[in-house]
Amino acid sequence: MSDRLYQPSDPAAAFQPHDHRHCSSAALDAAEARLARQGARLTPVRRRTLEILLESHRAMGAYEVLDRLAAEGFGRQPPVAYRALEFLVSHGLAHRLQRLNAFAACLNPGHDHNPAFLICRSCDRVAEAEAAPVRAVLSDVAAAAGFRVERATIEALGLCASCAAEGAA
Amino acid sequence: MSDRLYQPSDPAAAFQPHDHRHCSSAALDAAEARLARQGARLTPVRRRTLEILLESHRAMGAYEVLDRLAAEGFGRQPPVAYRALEFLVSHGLAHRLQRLNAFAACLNPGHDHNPAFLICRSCDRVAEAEAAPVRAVLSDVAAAAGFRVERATIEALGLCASCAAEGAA
DNA sequence: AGCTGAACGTAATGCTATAACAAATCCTTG
DNA sequence: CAAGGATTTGTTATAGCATTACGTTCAGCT
Ligand SMILES: [Zn+2]
Ligand SMILES: [Zn+2]
Ligand SMILES: [Zn+2]
Ligand SMILES: [Zn+2]
Repeated sequence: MSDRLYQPSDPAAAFQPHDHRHCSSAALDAAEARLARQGARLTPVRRRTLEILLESHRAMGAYEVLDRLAAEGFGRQPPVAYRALEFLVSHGLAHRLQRLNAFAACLNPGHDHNPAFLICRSCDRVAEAEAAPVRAVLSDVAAAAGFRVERATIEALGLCASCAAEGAA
Repeated sequence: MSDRLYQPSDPAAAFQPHDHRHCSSAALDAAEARLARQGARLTPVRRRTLEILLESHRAMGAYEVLDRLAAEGFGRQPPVAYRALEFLVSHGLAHRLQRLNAFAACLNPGHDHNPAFLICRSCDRVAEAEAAPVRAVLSDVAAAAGFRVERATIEALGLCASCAAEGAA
């Protein structure tokens, strides 16, 4: 197992112009590789759901995904979307954003992680940031109160560099 | 204005046996004082809503609060609860927990703050922890990606000291 | 008393999520 | 290949969370 130090391709990429075709196909490839290792199946609905999430760096609501799936011939009932999304999340291929009640594709699915999320309030794009140092401090603060942290939600709302440069308030 | 350094009474109190009567009446007093300063009105529905939240250290869903209010002669439609809760939150007397879609009374309403929340998965109690150091690290991590954090949600799920001592898994 | 804006109440609706069950599909194993 | 079991997909129905719209009441002021 060569699980080397986590090296995100570029946490800020989501906010900058980039070769998104490459960006998303790399994520899809990594996802397939990961599922192969896990012995889980990337069925058509699941694959399509992941592709839909990967089209943008935004988070999408389950019903938004569902509309897309239904339009493409898949089932049109909520569980169709929720099941696919739940599968992706539980296999580390997507993340759920609590603040938004929405889902975003994971851009580093090869690595097991619970990132901190950076959500731009102007362009709605979402990026993943290294959460380890944040979690460490949080665990310390909690430990001072005798509390043992098992999972933590860390989601930041603010302004990305591109939007700030464009003079968004 | 003697807004001295923030000195939480005891962040872990929520998880420990304590004089809750004093605990909640102090919070209510502080809330009244704060609203007086702000020139906002603590009407009967609002006051009762705060009292209901203060009865326990758990977070309550809006409909749970609404049931209580309705049973006591207030309106029985969702906006009644949502408006009161929204008022409390926006005036710093209660917090909203994103993970739980629920609300909890603030225990230090005298001080303007966005705490980190510690949510015990065993007893469901919620405590507020000092978030400043956590936010500082988060801001740094975000800044490295060119992102400016404006607001952050920090919610930890885990096990409180009391539950851990009782041998909860 | 009369005006005005805040607060309250209700009806209606929309959005998010899950439970329960039936049909189809995959996968193993004899 | 056939039989059987587990997984996946689909549907119906329902639960849970939240807001819009609109009319009425009430505190505070002139
Ligand atoms: Zn991209
Ligand atoms: Zn942006
Ligand atoms: Zn207490
Ligand atoms: Zn506990």
